[in-house]
Amino acid sequence: MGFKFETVKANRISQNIVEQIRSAILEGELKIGDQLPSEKDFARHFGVSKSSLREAYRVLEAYGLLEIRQGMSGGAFVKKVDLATIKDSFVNYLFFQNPGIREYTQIRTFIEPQVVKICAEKITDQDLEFLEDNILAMEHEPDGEAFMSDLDIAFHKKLVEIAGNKIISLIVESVQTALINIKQIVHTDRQFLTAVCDSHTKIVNALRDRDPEKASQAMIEHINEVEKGMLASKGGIMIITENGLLKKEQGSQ
Amino acid sequence: MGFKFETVKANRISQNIVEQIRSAILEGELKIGDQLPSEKDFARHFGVSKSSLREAYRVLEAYGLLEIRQGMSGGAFVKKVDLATIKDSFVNYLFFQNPGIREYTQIRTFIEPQVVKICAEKITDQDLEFLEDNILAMEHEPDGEAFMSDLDIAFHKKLVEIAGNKIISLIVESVQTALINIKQIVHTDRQFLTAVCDSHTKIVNALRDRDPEKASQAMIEHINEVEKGMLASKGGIMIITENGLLKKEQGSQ
DNA sequence: AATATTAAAACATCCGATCATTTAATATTT
DNA sequence: AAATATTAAATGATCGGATGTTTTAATATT
Repeated sequence: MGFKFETVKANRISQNIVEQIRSAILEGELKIGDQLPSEKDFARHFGVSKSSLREAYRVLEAYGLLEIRQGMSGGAFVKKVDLATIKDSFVNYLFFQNPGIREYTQIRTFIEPQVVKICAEKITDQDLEFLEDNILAMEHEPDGEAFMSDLDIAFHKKLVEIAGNKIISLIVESVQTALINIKQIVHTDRQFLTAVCDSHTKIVNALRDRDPEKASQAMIEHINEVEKGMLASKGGIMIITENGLLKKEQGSQ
Repeated sequence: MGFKFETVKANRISQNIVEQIRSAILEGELKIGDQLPSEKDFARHFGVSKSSLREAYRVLEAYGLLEIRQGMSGGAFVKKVDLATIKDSFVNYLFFQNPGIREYTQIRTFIEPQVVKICAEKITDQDLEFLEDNILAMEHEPDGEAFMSDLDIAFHKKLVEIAGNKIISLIVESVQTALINIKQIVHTDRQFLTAVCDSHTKIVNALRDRDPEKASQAMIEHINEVEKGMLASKGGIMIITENGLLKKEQGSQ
């Protein structure tokens, strides 16, 4: 009989409670802001010890589904899972998968050129202003010290926001976060920064013209350019070391 | 002074420990399979109570970073975060974002057509055989009872695996899982199933010819077709209700 | 009315006891 | 000697209660 039985893990009390509460949330019984009973009351309700219930609350908090507050009108409250939670999850997962820079670039080239195509049709003058300001800020970044990444992230984040697809926003931001957190590569040399500003400008120009194809092309070139910069140590790449310091790695030239 | 201070949440002991251990893993100090000290020992080492350390272990387990086993040679072991963990995270997050079907389709049309382009260049005869078997199995699915989704998921999963980008695999599978778990739409009518088999066949044929453009086109048509099927209740869509039963929702015609 | 104090609710932490599970070591049987 | 059964030890799981800390509501004071 070609049957496979999976090992049944002993039901842990806390896990059982976690699943019950998570289901209640995902099925709409519990709404954002709803308060769950206090540890003492809920433990009694489930007929378990306080510690077991506490562990369940901790796990649900780790999932981002609960917020737990101390104090008089404190307690456990249902919370909208925030982006940071899933970003962390992304980082945790991809850390072990350890994809190459090439894989990060590839997913970006799959998504972002198409994102700007949509942007070209939906973008408002206000959005354009935001993007222009972003580029200006990047151009005036002081050398070395500052990290381009914050402004760069903001630029791409704005674009996916304009495109208006919540799933795509999630993905683009998560991929970017994982890239930075895991590969820990941050460019700081002026030459590279200028190149980024230039390609950002090209993208914005295409968007101002409401030209989807031109915007898409500019984005493709931009991503490939950035990849090249990331792969080549030549020119100087700053790597964040374990103890938080910066190390300049010289290319083999 | 245009400064914004974020509220500092009181450092919880368990959270502090969680961060320390997570950092140790993400910085490579702890490797997969490494065993952490027993609750008793580690609690003493940190100078905290056993319960605080237990809560930290629970959270890390929730992150998918630890596996905790009971028994004589049990304990806490560093584990590779598995796909299920991040899929759950995806579901939790997207449940609250609640994107429309359209958004799910859009991200698929951004990624999967390009995935099959790559497949067309890398696919092996063995892969083709797998995909053909998958289609055959789907064609022979009994009516009603069976869910197309398992085989459908397997089909698309195989494709992204062939493409060989771990990030894209993660994304495609997570999006699919979220779609099924949150929108809870599963097609069971024979007509729809046949249509899916047909478009899958078209894709495989294009892949057998190693024709990227044809494969991409077939995939685009397939995704749009599926979307149409999902949006139109006409023809019968099965919806899993809260209590696990199936409800047939008739379209407004 | 503003401020300071007090009280209460709820989580945070700690402790230690007991139960359950798993595996290693040992004893027994064949 | 090998297979099997028993026992023991390590470790997590659960429990319950004691105490500390934080936050807010209620009260008292100025």
